[in-house]
Amino acid sequence: MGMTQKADRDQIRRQNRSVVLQALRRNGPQARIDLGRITRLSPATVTSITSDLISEGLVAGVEDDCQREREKGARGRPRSLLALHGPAARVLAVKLSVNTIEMALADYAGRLVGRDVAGFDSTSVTADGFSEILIDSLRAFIARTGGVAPSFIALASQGVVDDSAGTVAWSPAFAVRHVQIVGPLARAFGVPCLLSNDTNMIAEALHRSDPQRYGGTFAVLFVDYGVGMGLFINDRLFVGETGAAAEIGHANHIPGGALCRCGRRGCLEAYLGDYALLRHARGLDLQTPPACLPVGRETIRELIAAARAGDPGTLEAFHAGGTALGYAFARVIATLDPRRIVVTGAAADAYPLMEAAALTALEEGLVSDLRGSVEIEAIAWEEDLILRGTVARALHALDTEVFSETGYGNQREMLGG
Amino acid sequence: MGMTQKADRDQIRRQNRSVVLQALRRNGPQARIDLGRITRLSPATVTSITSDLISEGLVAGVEDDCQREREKGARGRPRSLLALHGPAARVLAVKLSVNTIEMALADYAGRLVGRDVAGFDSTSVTADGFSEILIDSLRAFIARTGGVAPSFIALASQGVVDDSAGTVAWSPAFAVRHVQIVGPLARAFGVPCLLSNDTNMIAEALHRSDPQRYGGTFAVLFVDYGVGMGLFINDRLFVGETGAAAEIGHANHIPGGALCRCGRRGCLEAYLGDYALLRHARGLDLQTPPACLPVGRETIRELIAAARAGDPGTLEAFHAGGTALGYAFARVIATLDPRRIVVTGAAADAYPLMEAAALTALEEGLVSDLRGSVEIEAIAWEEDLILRGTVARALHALDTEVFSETGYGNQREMLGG
DNA sequence: CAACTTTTTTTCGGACGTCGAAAAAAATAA
DNA sequence: TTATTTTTTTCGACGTCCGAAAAAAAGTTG
Repeated sequence: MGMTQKADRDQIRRQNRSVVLQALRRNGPQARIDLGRITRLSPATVTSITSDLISEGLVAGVEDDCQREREKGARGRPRSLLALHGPAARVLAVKLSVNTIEMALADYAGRLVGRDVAGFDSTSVTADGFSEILIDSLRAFIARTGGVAPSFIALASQGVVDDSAGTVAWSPAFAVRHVQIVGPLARAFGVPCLLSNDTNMIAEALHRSDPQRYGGTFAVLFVDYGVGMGLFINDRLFVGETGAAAEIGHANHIPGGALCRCGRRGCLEAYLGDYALLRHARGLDLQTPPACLPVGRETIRELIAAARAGDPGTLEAFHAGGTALGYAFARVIATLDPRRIVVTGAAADAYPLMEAAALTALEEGLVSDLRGSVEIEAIAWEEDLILRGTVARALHALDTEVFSETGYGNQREMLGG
Repeated sequence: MGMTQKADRDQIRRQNRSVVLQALRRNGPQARIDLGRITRLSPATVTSITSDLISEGLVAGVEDDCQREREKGARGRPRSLLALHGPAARVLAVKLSVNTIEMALADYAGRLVGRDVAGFDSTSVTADGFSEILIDSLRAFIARTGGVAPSFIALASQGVVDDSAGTVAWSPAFAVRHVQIVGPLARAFGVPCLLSNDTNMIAEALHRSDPQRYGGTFAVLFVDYGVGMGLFINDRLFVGETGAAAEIGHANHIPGGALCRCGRRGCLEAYLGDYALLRHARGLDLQTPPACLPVGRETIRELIAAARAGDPGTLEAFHAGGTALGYAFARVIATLDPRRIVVTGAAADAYPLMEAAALTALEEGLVSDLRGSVEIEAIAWEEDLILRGTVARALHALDTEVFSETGYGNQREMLGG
């Protein structure tokens, strides 16, 4: 607690195994000599570690491209490429949202083995009962994709997640609170199980896709039907003490301001959520209850179209949303001094409509000396980003926590190596 | 970048040396057997490491209390206590504020060797010129306290610090910006040099005083003439990408709100700073320029006295300040989900006057599900906390970064062992 | 086509750090 | 003086990394 832990011999090997696995995951198939350059381990050590990993079935040689890649006239012994061995393990990634369980299965090499969607009734499930529905859906999905048991399960859910309890504390996906997830799943499948906020998984996906650009300390603002935030701090996903960090949607923007879905006044979401934009666009009072507004999947797209067509009320709504967004930038920067802020989500396509107001608000909300050299960037929203991030996180957990453990040899057959 | 680093043998020894040094620093003089229990290292390893440290002059045996401590009737070979050896090194801690350079010198065992205050003219120093004044003051101070050169210098400054540049970007302590500190000092004294925000050093002091209580992720809100924040994330001081994290004083509280010293409207400080409280207590308009208000060292104390005497305007000012504080709590909790928030500073004595408003605001500003199990605590302000934290940080840096390096034997004489 | 060059991979021996077990040391108790 | 207890040190074993040398696997050259 607080003090650095002691180190011992085993730890060295664990860490270096993990470093080699991560190097292969990040850079694709590599020759041993290049693994040495990437990891700064000596060639001798690379040979030692990779021969362990090969005999454990986690890594395998690639015969395929060996000669094709070779430049003409290259002399010397040709490099033999090593790659993560797909069949070594499978990971199951799950995304929970309203009425929907989205599932993806990937092998250890990161190839997608299958994906599917199951439905459930968000309004009727109970806190204890949902896990059975979930387990059944996952079992059926696994059976359909070959019946190979996963080695790791990672889940992403809308709403507020309680890390230590392994529950969804509060979410639009469930009418009830404290929905049990991790415990029942880990028992049912007998494998490690990780539950996260969905927006965090966007940050994870970005980080894995380009660790240089999306690294250090950066924030993702997810502007969609609601507003979420994903946070990387010092190159690691940050979830806070209970897993509820980065819940900026219901952080206050203006004390006593617009009425929010959560019943409070002035939340950021009450200016940026789908219902908030619609409410403003229609010229309704800011205290109009969100439940009175007809929002759906199409809402945001329709609003963007209306604004592009020049509808003044809708433009004004995006302007107000942009102002709220800009103050959110200012507060995040003042608190965390990040390297980058990424805006995405269904409403990210509308960022050009909000940008001017957002930058003005940022200037009004933060002394310029504090703005550091932060870059603000809107990226087009892809629905798959969340599930991709969840897969990436599961694979990373295998690399660093499961397969870093030395002596995985016996389990090879079980996993289908 | 992003990927975990490789580990090797040297690193093990470095880490374990550092773990032993930290165990001695945190728990005071210890026998080898107890060091083994604390660090989870084997007795054999403890002997090996401590004998190195002793021969390098970093640790020394304590003959003194050996027998006094012994319980009557205790059998067996008596434990021989080891302690950090004071003369092994000295650290210099410096606090920069308006017109004032506060200095403290401590030995490696953490004992205060001397302290002093020097003055300078905040309004007239230049960005490049201040370092000379600083170096002269420090040289004179070192000469007065025995002339032993320090092994490490840590500085804390009011305002915004730029970590990578080693400058004070912007501060009430200087009329100019980007005041050079680290570079000139490191060159002049030839030792490592660390510059921090002063509020961060409060967090550091609390963490070192009780790592259990002030650990994990926690925030310190420093309410004084202005408002600052210090942040610990995952047991480590967090300063952001450029060192400007946790600058909550000029984060926006209410868009377009009260006029702040920085020229913007609605900053948290414009409701909680000394001038803000005074402005409100006197019933002045919120747009009254802060420069028009006669604030000084006594202001806060006088306001507290007036409020305790029942002055309605002053009570109302603290109420408004409390509301701003409560919204600040809400925003920090929503962003970081900390274990604890500590309120301190000259205005901390007034926390009872603000608490009711703060808790109401917290409730209005944050869904209860997000409140987690955060504890909010006001602690009485001690002026020395900042300098104590700066000393602690310097010593910790020696333990983990300088003396963890194996083979310090040759330098012993230089350092005065 | 055999000898040489180049590059990658493996093997070997040395160094070093941790650990468990045994020995040594330093006290009290009998 | 001898036994007991507790702490500290010593010793040998084991594991890991590394540098150097050897082996392997190609292309190049005469």
